[in-house]
Amino acid sequence: MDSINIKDIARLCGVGVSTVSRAINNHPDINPETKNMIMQVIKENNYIPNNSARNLKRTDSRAIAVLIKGIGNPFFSKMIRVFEEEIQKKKYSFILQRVDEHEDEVDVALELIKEKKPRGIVFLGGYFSHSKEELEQLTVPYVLSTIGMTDYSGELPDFSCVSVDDYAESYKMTDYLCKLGHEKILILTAAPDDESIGRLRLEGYKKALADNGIPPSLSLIIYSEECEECYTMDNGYRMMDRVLKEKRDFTAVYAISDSIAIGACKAILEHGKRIPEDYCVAGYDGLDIARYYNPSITTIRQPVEEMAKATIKILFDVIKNKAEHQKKVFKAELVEGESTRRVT
Amino acid sequence: MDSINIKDIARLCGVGVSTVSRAINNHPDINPETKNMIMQVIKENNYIPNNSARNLKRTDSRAIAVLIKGIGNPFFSKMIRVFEEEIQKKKYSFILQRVDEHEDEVDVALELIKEKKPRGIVFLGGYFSHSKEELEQLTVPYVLSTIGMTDYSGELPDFSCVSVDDYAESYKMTDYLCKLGHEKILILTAAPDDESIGRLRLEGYKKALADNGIPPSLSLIIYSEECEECYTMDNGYRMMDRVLKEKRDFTAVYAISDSIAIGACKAILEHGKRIPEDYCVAGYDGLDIARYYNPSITTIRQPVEEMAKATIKILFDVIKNKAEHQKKVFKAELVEGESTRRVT
DNA sequence: TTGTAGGCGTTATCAA
DNA sequence: TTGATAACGCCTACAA
Repeated sequence: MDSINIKDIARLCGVGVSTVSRAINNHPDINPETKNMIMQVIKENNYIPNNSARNLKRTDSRAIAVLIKGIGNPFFSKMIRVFEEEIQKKKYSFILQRVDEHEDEVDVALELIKEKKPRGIVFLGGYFSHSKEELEQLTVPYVLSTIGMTDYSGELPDFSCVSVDDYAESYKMTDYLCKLGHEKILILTAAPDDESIGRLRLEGYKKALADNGIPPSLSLIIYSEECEECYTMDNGYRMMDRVLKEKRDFTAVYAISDSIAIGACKAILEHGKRIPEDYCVAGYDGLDIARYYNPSITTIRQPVEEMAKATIKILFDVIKNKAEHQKKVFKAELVEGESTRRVT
Repeated sequence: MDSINIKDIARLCGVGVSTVSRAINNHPDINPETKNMIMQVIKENNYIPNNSARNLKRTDSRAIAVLIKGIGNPFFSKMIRVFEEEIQKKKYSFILQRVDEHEDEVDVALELIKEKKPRGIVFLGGYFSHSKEELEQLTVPYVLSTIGMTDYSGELPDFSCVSVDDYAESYKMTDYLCKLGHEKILILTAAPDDESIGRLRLEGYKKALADNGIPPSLSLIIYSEECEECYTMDNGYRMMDRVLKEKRDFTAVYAISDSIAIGACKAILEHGKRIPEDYCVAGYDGLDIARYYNPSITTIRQPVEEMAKATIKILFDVIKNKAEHQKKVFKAELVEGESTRRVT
């Protein structure tokens, strides 16, 4: 890299490097004229400061890092937008870091902390179950946002989280279907070994059935065969198609994500059945597509925007020592679509 | 940051820092026993090398950077997955960098080059119209992947690109609708000042109409009112709703993206009309949802996976001096869905 | 208001 | 196979 650096600029301007540095970083104690002159030269020479060198030296980064596992999840798209807005409002910069499905998010965070020295971290997506010891290495305040996690109720590590109560909301949806008169409710859920939201939503479903006096039926619990891509339309289609070929008996389908629900709808329709007349379908998440699908899908709408805002607010409160870490649970809304109806 | 560094490790191991460095970086000339011992100590002390320092010093990064404008575009999700796979196969690491809608992707690239020294860059999304001068600063080989761009045919800068011919494919779809007997084809397109794929697809539409002897009608060209989020379902819904309230005369709707098409479908259905009996609808992109929607949407399926693979292949060919830069244009496939039909 | 010099944590060079 | 040391490009005391 024979590229231009701060020293070159200093030489070109006939000033010291620190003066150039001051110009770049909007330091107060610098002569405006000098500054303008320097900025001019910088522009003319297309000088770009090296971030690695800056990060290396700096202690103060004024940045928030968002680590996201499962980019491409449409549910996160909106959150990211809000994160960016809110973070910009605070005059912080926004570092978005993708975490691979097989990667350990805490490892990634640890690396990032050293590299970029963010003031705070948001974990989005994935499942959070790390040893207290591992978590203690996270020297930067962090918030878990809409993320499944193990129960740290024993001695809880020091972090915040923002989420909905997947168990309760899933209960709500199942209960809603029961109250509509459904007694044979099929659930399309994650893989059997899922320990995250998949399990929570399944448990909520079971409890609601029990409370409505409906005996559980193993043949109505459809587990995903794969772990990786289990919340997709493709997977929903495959699961539903399989079920329909087996001619099981049910009147409603509850899919633990809207994407799964849509795949399921298509399978039902392709089998020549109608929704909601032959089968009712319900989803979970409240994606835009749930509203735009035909029929629109009854779903649990998570208050994405408020959750994202709360995430950032809490994080900044902690950063600025305005408040302690907190666990915030949002209420989701059951949105009735055209995909469900009362049965006798 | 009173965190542990390479010197501490060296001291703890009773070796020099360079030996530790060799251990970390899998250098060949190091005693395996020494190496094991060092790695052991590193693990025990949770030592994580500082990437900023590494990047600062290193010349050889073995990384490919993908710059993406419009993360959250479902069309890109698949591409990213393929990029990651292909890049990993080559034992390179994968840097995903988001570019804000208002940011200049070349500026971001320039900064990234200094910071991380990637061996190659992929630009994904957005619109590419930069001065030759600006482009020349890009000292790293790059590929434009599915990205709209100005015509550099004069003196073309030295880069590759991979895309479909938006003009031709749009022509194909419009021509298809014409051949089905449609003469009044409404197009839902981008904002009037769009210079990117929006314009190309519109031009393809116009040409196809002309070639089919259909006089152009301004009242059938519906421009998006906003630029930002114009390829969304929301926008499609709004545009179509507006049109339907105005009771214009048409038999088919061609939306320049599947998302717009879906929003449009919903609006049509909510107005009590049927698809394809009352209005036919066609989209563009070939998203999964086009297949899963009800009715499934006739669309132009871009060969996402092949395009992504080609992008990486070309990039590596250039990096390894195996080949010159090239412009590769893929053929897209018109997928017939249930949303269109022949009219008399 | 400005310049000089030292150090951030690492890798590369060179000598041992 | 190792170790000392000089960069990498920048920021920040401290001195001027």
